[in-house]
Amino acid sequence: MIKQRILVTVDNIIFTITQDSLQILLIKRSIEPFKGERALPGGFVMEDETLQQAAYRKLADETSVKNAYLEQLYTFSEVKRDPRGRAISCAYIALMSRENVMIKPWDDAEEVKFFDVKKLPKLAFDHKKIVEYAIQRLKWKMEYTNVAQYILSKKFTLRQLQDVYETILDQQIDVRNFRKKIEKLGLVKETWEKEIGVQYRPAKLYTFVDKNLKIVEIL
Amino acid sequence: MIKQRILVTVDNIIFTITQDSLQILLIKRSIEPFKGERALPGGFVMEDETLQQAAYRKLADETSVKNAYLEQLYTFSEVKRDPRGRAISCAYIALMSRENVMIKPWDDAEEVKFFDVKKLPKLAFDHKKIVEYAIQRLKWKMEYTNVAQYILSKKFTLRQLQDVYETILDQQIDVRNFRKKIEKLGLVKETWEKEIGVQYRPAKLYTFVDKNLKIVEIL
DNA sequence: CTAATAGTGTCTCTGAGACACTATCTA
DNA sequence: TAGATAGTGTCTCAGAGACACTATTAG
Repeated sequence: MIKQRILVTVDNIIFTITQDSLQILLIKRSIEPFKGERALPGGFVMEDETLQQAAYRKLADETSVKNAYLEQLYTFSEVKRDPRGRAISCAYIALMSRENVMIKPWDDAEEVKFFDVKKLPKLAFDHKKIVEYAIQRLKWKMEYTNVAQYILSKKFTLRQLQDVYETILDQQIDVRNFRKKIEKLGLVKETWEKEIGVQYRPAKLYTFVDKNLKIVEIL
Repeated sequence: MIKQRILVTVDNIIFTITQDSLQILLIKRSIEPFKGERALPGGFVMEDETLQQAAYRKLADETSVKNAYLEQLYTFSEVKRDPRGRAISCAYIALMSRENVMIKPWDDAEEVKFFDVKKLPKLAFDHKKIVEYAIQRLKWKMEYTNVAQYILSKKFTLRQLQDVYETILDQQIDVRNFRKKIEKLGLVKETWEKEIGVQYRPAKLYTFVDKNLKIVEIL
């Protein structure tokens, strides 16, 4: 009765952060269409898994991280977005700390690597649009929730936390005011440890109090 | 090569507002499964239309409104959510002013009507969960954007605007502070008209300045 | 006039922003 | 000690919240 034939895929926008740049993971396509071009890692959804499970499965295919933060972004459905036929893509944002990531080789890609979001190559399909939307959502989440924890290591200095905000929001923040705000929100607590191996006054290490996503106005 | 068989549907959560209650449109299912139960209006996506277009088409099927505000909410994909087989549903939120709505009879439903969100009947499929999520999103949008305009008539009094906020957010707001905030945001402008037909001091009528969705902190 | 709602004045207190300052570490 | 970054004190000003007040209409 229903003759509908629409393929369902997931695509992951995997964010991580380095010194001073926000990065996403891209693969190089080894097959047509868009062979040789960069694209978001993703693939078809299986009939016995949810979209979220498919996104997790794909994430595990490409990286060593299994328990990353994952959030549905948007479902893209332009009729001509895939030249092979009608396909919609549910995009997922993943956040992980760089130290926890180990990139795996992947059967469908010649190369998998992180790119600075400010220096992205040309992307296959409608992935440019997807990435732009993901960055916008990420910025938003940074301002209004405690997602930052998922992109930082367990223990971190307040300076590192501020760097994450400054890098993702792409703006400078006053040190004093940032600390006042973070302290007042009660999102983090001090540990008794300090930074080691630095050639100046070592900073205290902090951890997040609440592991769950919380809505709070940070900036 | 790809043997995937997943059906793609859309469901609309159509919000409107009356005196003092937030309401959504529900149909009564005339066919199995869940025959006789209430459900969100929706249906299968066609191969030559986007999800948004499918949602608009369905909206036009059920109501007389053609240019309502429509926003993708989330794609629900639990494996067992539809007893007929694997189907995912992309849910859309629609907002409309009550005066513009005329409900049409619908071939797949014995009855179509608005229900107070605080007095919802049992819902088919996973629609209860979808509605809850939609209400949460709507509250959020009310606080941080100018969406209120899409659920009000073109011209309105500040009291009516405040009523919309109080009803949706389900909380009282101080009259003075609400007006100060709205004025400062510059979202609305006075017209030279006033309310008519009331038995007390008539209020000035206002309109929204910007027809597009804007992110601003209102409360 | 009264009843009813529209609409305003203003005080307090919190917190954002700016910016100069002090503290503590390594070498 | 110098050099570097961690971390703090404090002033100003905008705005959220509380609440009492005045204005304007119908009848």
